[in-house]
Amino acid sequence: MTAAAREPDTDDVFRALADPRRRQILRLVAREELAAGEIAAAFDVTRTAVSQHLTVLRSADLLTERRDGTRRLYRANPDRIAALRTALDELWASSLDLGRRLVEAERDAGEGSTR
Amino acid sequence: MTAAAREPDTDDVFRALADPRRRQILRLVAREELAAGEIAAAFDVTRTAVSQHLTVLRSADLLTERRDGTRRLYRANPDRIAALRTALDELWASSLDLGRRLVEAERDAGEGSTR
DNA sequence: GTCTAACGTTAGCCACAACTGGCGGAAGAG
DNA sequence: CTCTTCCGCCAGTTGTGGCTAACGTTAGAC
Repeated sequence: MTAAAREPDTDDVFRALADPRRRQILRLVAREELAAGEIAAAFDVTRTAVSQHLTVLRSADLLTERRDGTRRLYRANPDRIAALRTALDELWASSLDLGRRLVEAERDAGEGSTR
Repeated sequence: MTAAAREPDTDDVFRALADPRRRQILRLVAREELAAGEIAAAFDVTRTAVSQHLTVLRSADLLTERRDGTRRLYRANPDRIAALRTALDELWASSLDLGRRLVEAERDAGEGSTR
């Protein structure tokens, strides 16, 4: 059975961050709001491509959008990064305390794990 | 060929973690070594597919491989996760701790922002 | 009203990533 | 030696993500 733990939130964030361009965009708007056009100007791909990246980032809730006339200002949402760090810890949840894990490794003889 | 001519950079790690299946694999071997076959048994894809996932994870240095006869035992490499957290911090370098960032946001008028 | 600027959206193309199936090599059992 | 198990590698197919180009929409200037 592959019901698999559903984690759309985490998955979206991971996938969004998997692209180098998107990470760069995120860096651009980490500290200041930038308009879509300004962001696009930082790359040599078309404005459309950047717009799609922005959509992906926004879907993952990594960006906040603010409209100012015809312009749309974007800014990174740090809360999401914090959430991602939590997700990383959860990924490692089975052995959160690393020190203990290493000790366990030394004497990995006894294990009562169910799978 | 020089040993380890390939140093897994941030991109590799992000891309490797972008796939839900790979994350699940990582969780499986977080605390105990598992053979490739055992890992494959946990999914309903073919053994080959899992083997390829393992290769990707190993390329990102997220796994360590140990051979025992015909079997190959895999285990997660926690150091890489730690490195990833560092990368996240760098991504967020301009506003590392949330508390301070929020305060900053409150008074972001102090910045050169003209709005 | 018209015109322009700044965006997002859609359709289609192309490259890559994930999958399946078949093959071959290495280690242990007989 | 043969036979089996365990596993990675290769070839081929399918699905998906990122790209461009053309179009639609909104807001402001005239």
